[in-house]
Amino acid sequence: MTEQTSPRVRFAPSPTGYLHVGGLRTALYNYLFVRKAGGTFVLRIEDTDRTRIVEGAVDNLLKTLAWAGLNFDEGPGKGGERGPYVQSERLEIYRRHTDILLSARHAYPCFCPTKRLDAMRRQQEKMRVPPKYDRHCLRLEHSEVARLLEAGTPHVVRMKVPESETIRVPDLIRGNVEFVSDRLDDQVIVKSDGYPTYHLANVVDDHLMGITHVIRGEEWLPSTPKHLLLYRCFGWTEPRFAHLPLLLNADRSKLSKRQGDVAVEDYRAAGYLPEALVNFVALLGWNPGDEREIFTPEELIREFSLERVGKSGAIFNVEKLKWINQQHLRNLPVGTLLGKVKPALLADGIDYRDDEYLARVISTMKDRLSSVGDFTSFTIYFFRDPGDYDETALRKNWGEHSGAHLKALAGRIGAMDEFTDQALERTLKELAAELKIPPGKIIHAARLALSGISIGPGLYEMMAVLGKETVLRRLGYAVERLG
RNA sequence: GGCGCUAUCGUCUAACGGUUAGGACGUAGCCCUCUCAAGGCUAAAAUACGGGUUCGAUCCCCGUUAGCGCUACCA
Repeated sequence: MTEQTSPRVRFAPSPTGYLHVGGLRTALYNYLFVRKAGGTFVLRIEDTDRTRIVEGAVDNLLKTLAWAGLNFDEGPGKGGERGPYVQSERLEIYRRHTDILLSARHAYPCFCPTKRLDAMRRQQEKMRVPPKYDRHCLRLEHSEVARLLEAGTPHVVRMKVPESETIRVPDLIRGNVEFVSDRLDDQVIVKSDGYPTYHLANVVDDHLMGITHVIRGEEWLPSTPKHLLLYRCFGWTEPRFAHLPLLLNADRSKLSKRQGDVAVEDYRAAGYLPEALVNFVALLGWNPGDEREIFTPEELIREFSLERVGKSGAIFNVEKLKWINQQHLRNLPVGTLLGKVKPALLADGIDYRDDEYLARVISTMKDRLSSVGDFTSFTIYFFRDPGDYDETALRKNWGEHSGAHLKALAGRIGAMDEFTDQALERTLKELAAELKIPPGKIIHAARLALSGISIGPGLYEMMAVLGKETVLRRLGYAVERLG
């Protein structure tokens, strides 16, 4: 076996309207593998099912991949030597290759109407035998075939699967997997509308595009022997295969819509960082062999290897994603975070005053933030006076004398020159000592008055960020409202 | 039904025949403390089952069970 010096891989999604997180992981593993090896990453659009074309899907796919940072080297909009990279633009190529198979008798036209096939399948299911095409049209006389073709009879093309052969699929992740050819159906490779099915288009394109490693989801493993057969029919050397374990719903079924968000776009909209989503998804089926869990994209490229990809499916666990996102978030410089948070605030209709103020809010809240999407609700009191006070907090932290305490506090604060958290702490503690009460009494009431809720950063820090004017206004408002 | 894949804490996983089966998320408790979705510590929590092979099996083999995938003129 000759080792490829420069591998070429591809990600070949169908344009269904959005990028599935399972697709993201497949794309990611291809990307990591080939970037580490210094090879070429090809993007190919598999749009041979005309009934499922979704407008704008390719654009959206491109955008989403770019957001995730998975840049490809050849593909739609990018060009390359082996294009076109959209299957619907390669019909002539498939036609040529179908003719090759047809004349070598590795494939044959099939004129069976759907009605007949359905009836046959129902019958086979009733008889409890594996549903398989009965080769009715393979037994047609040549003259009859010619006549039907001549008459323009609608037909498909099927591949002729050899009998009693054991087909070994060497898989980089699963080892050798063996299939008996008798179990394989005479797969349709060209539909009656003239478009190829996945099996034909995929094999032809992978070969023509010089793909060396096919890294794809496990759902393709059962059809790989058919693909191998096609490579053989054409006399082509086959690529290496790596079938990735599936991403699962919480109930362990294949990850699907209906059970939560599966579109990468959803996570993007929810405010997750692309590098966090990528980090998380990388860990679903792969690990570095030690206990590190937080990786930048560059580190992932350095560490990744197919050898450390597992075999069993993994449930997509949003809780862990949140944690990973938080880790990435806190590693971000304030300036970078500012750029991400600003549009979110604006979209929520928040006037964030100015960048300098926002930067101060970010630095005090950074370590507690789990996603950019949560930023507004999490920091709202930095931008708006609290409307209502949290009821539980009110009951717990607002006492008979709280109003008087805050009034006194406001008096002291009003007299302060230097408005820093240290000075604020001193002021508040002095007041508490004079009133002969624990500082906590004032602190809790003040927190409630200033933020309306009972969670947040340290009170002194919070006051310093809010500024004297705001603090006094809110204290006064609380005294007035709550007595 | 047939074919295939898979099987370690609830979840993601480590342990490439010898470990008190490790880590992380989540959960619970404690600590810090003015609160918390922050930080620190601790705890509960797993080798699906049955046979082999071996001095010794999470690990290798066989079977069972379970889950999933495929079984389209979808990919």
